[in-house]
Amino acid sequence: MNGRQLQKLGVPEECVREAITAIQFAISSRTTDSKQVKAKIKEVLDAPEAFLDDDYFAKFAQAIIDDRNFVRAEPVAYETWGKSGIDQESHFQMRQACSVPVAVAGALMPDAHVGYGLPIGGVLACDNAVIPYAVGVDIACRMKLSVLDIAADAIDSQFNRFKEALEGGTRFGVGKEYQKPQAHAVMDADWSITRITREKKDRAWKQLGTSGSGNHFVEFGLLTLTERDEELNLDAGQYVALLSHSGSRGAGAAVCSTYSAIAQAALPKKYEDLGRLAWLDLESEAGQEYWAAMNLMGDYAAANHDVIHRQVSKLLGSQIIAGVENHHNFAWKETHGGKEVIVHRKGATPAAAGELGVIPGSMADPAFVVRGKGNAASLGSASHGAGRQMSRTKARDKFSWKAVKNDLEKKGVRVLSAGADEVPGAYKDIRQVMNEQADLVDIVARFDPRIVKMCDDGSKAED
DNA sequence: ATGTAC
Repeated sequence: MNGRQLQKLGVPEECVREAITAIQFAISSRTTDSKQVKAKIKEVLDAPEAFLDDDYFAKFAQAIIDDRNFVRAEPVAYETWGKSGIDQESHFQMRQACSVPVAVAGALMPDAHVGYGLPIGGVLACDNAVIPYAVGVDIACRMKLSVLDIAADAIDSQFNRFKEALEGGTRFGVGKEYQKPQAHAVMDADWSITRITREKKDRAWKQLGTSGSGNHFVEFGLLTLTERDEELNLDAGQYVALLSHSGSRGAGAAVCSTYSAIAQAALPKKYEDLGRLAWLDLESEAGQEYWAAMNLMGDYAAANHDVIHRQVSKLLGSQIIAGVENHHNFAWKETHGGKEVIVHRKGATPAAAGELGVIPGSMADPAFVVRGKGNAASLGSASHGAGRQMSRTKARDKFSWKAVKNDLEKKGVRVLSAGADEVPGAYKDIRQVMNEQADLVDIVARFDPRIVKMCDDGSKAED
């Protein structure tokens, strides 16, 4: 039988080669003659599971099972928050992601915008599989807020003290590292779990305590609670707080690209267009390696913030009295709808019932400490920020520091350094975004930025 | 978001 005849019998194109190999093998072993071949193929197509232990047709049967698992006529339905602010391209990406054969549920947060593979602000649950690009390049990118034992008025009256703490307590820039690595227990963890984490360990060590670039920042601001929060152990009032946004730096990016390349190479031909949505079966060796490396990057990113907060608060001469932190680029094993699934949150804040998190706005707009409501349709998630209103390039064209200076001054925000593509006007209105996700999180406290440091893009924030 | 360069 040739390939065309096999396909006429119902053998998918992707499985024709396995069918021919099986037939040749069976005939050469004289267990099947050419007359029986057609019937045999039909039997396997009817119930491939029954042939998984067959001496000759097992591989063909497995190929049929795998192929059927890949077929999905319609993308999984997903709910969208803040519909009006989300562009069509993000929806296209989300539909693509929800068409991946391992996808079981999804949701789109109100700050969603286009990203690699899954949109940023995308939540995707998969069955026993993980998609490196649905976690994101900056694995375990996260927020950390520390409340300090300093009187609120000091932030204005002792500006230089705060400025020096921010400037001395971390470093910005692509590839930025310390010559003398900072100490942290995370470097005692086993980095030899995968080749890439082993190779990147020294670099990661030198990058401990750094902030990277893009939308990453460290800032001082005023945290306002309108009522006491028992969990935070803070009374109503105003506090000085340190807020940072950073991730797993070069090491995390290397883990993402390494394992997405492995996943893409393993994609069946008919799914090659999925590209950066390539998944890894969690039972596979590569899947287990990615999972272990991703979790190490989670610990590393948390340690990175630890070091930043340790250094900044030490330079400031202050103690940390309370805090909130969370990843927003990560995947978790969770139970939804009674089934264990892998939930990817890429630029989305975990918001299970009662779970605390931090959602930043922009350099001149408030961040919010939130408590999740465990909304099932969002898979227990919320936005990770206000979301961009325009691309970085467009923002650089449209805004200059001169143009935003008044706005920043009026709001009492002092920017030590930043890129013009990060000005407030490049972002959506965080208050509107919070309104759009009022069914996802409760607001616990408001953080108003006062002194901000981001990666300098060469254009002067002071001018 | 990162950092390298078939």
